[in-house]
Amino acid sequence: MTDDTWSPPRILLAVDLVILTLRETRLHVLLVERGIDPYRGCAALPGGFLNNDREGLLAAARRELDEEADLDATQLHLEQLGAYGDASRDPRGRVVSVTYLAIAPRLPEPTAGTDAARAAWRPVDAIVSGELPLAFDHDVIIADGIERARSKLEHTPLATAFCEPTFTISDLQQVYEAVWGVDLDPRNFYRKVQKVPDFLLPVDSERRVTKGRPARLFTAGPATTLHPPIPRPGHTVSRQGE
Amino acid sequence: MTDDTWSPPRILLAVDLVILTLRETRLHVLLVERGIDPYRGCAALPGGFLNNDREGLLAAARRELDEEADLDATQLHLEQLGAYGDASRDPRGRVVSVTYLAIAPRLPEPTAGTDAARAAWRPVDAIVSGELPLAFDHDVIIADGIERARSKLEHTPLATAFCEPTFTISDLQQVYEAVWGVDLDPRNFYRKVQKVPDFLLPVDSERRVTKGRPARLFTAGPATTLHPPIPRPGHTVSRQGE
DNA sequence: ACGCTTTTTGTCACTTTAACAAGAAGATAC
DNA sequence: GTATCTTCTTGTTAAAGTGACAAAAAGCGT
Repeated sequence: MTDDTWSPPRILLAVDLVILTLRETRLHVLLVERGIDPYRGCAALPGGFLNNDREGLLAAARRELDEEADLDATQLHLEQLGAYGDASRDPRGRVVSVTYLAIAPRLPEPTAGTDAARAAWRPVDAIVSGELPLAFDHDVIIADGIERARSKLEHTPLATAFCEPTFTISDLQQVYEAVWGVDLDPRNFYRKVQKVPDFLLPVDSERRVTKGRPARLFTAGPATTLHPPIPRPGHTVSRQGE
Repeated sequence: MTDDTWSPPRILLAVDLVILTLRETRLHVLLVERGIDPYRGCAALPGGFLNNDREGLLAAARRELDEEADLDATQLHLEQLGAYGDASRDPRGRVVSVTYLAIAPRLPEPTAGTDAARAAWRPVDAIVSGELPLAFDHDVIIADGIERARSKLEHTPLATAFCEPTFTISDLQQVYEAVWGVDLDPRNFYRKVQKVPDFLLPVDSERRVTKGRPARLFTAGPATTLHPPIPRPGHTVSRQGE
């Protein structure tokens, strides 16, 4: 079947990043404007090819995060999303893209004067609705990234990655509301998240003030999974009667 | 930074499969004995390189499933697990492996006389405990695959992929017990899975008989996620009192 | 018919949840 | 300085869900 002289095809390997953040209570993703063909001038995910054949995938993701978004990977949540390798996804030839999902706390506009100058935060609604066309299959990748984030909010402390090192419970609630696109009762949310062991650690004697009563501050605890989980509402629970 | 003549490195791209099934109430994974160096004679995941640069990743996974395991991909659950691309994982050079998780119903030993002859089902315990050494980083990949399956059992109808087209609720319970490594109460399990909308569809007027009372048969329903989920026990829920 | 096994239905104390009321702690207006 | 506004925090309560176990049902073998 496979004769001994056959040698497997060599592939171009790209790393692309879905970087999510919250801005004004809405979920945003970082996009760059492509400077070269194909899809020149089109919006696309930040990313690029491996630097050399010694660079690991995660290392490449961290490098792109720094180069294209001016973000420090050691401060962010960064996890692999998946590999996208349809034969026809890139007109230049066979490119397989390994994608990573990054979560960043509230951030200013990408710094001008850096390589990140071409980058801008875009509300995700505009992308999933198809208003803003994207290069390659990047719309699918973003949709997968959002779904990953939505799902992990239920069972992991991922929401804290959207927050500053210390945060209030209503900060956290805004994350859940923005990512899930729902409204939650602040009073039940307040107790529910605190009841999860090792999810939140209180930062004693610190309070943040805005308008109303000052709120307690918390830090992310050591939990890696939430027990019990924070269930996503509306997601059709059991109907009774009918 | 990147000068115009620079061209990105070309990479060897492999596809590897974690194929799980239940045999005698224990979880097994399909392994092959490597016929070539490196790791000749060592146990490894079935897999191989892309056939040509027109073959999609999923297509390659399906092909390997057929060639190396003699399994029909259209009958199986098959999903991407992840990309493994540490620079040092393959001594031959830079190989990035895109892995897939497949779930198969109870199956006979791999058919002799086919390309799958070198393949054999191995209990996963022997692998996670390190008794049975594996080629490359395949032990890590298997561990990730098992964890994926364990987790998806809670929130998706994945367990039905371990079963025949029609199955009883205690068949289903055996899947949960084997994959999670726990004991479940048959009576509570019986009602819990039936309460989840669209998880199980009863097959009327059919019953399977073994020893005791004949059991109702079911088919997998249209649900893609389970609401409410089937929670994994022991996983440290809230402690009260203390 | 009797006992054996497995499936299916019942029951009940207990916990968790959602919905809403109300109190607490500041800032601001008057 | 007191009233009012806002937001955070604690209480309360009816309803729903959960886990543990009893018991009935439906076959098979003797």
